[in-house]
Amino acid sequence: MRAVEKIAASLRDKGLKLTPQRRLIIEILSKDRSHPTVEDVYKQVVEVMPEVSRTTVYNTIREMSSLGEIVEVQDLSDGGIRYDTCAESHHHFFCISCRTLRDVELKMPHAAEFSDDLEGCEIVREQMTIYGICPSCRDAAKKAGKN
Amino acid sequence: MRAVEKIAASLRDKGLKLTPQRRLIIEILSKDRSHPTVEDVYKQVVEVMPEVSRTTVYNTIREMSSLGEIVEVQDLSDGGIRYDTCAESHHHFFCISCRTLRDVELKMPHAAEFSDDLEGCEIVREQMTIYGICPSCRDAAKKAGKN
DNA sequence: CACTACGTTGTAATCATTATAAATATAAAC
DNA sequence: GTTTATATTTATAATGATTACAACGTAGTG
Repeated sequence: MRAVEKIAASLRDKGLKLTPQRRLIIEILSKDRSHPTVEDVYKQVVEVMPEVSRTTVYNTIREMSSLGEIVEVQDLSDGGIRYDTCAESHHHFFCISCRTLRDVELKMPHAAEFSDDLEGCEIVREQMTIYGICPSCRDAAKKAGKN
Repeated sequence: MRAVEKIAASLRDKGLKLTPQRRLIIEILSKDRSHPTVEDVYKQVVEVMPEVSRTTVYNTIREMSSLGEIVEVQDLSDGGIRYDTCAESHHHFFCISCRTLRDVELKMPHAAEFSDDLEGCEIVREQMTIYGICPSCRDAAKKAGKN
């Protein structure tokens, strides 16, 4: 539960309080590697604390997002913004067929090395999203194509 | 107006019709490099053809998107999904302070060269989004920080 | 001129998100 | 351990983006 402590400390730094609701939301977010929407998180929250409101989940996630503790990931326009704890920087592969998003580890040099357009910019984060067809969808398409 | 012709051809291939409304929407989208939302496009459309409905703009953009002629770009959670004609592949810089998105040219090797996680995937597109603070916001912050 | 298929329009419905205001819980000071 | 000031939660209502739907329009075919 390292991540939770880190985020809790960050909250305190800003004079914000660590309530049971927030603690739970943070725990869920840092365990869930599936890039959940707010609604996904809410569903998990109410399993443990049924009386928590959606608003609290929205507020908490928004606050942590503005604190930089979690990040929004590419919206796939399937119901809501998705979030990701950014503990370790990583990138994403999105299958345009089954519409799933999965993590990809890329040992890649920094973008600034490949561009003059970033002169004078302070770079905080780099996020690559690779779009394509995952192996299982590809196999399915191949099979279907044999008709 | 090369892009318009290309998209028009793509429509015909699928048995879809090139109506005046669609032509206009395509023209506007391929000229506008500001990653407009549907609403942005709609506003430009009605300046030329005031009777066009939002629904048509939504439908057309959705169709072109599923045709792969335009792509959604990273949602900044400021009102709506943003679109981009993908004529030339390019990447984005997003200023987390002024919340603007601008194009960046990156002469970068393909992601697949840096990862084993993409084994068996058919890659269609790679989209890098760089988050940070643009030069003008940075200067503004520096000035403000002198107090 | 009908027939057919696709497009468009306007309206209503849906879904995600944010605003508001009253009630409550928290951390720190006493 | 109260008290106090402030932050937080809650429920509800409002907003904004997007989609569903049904009626009307258009173009091409026989």
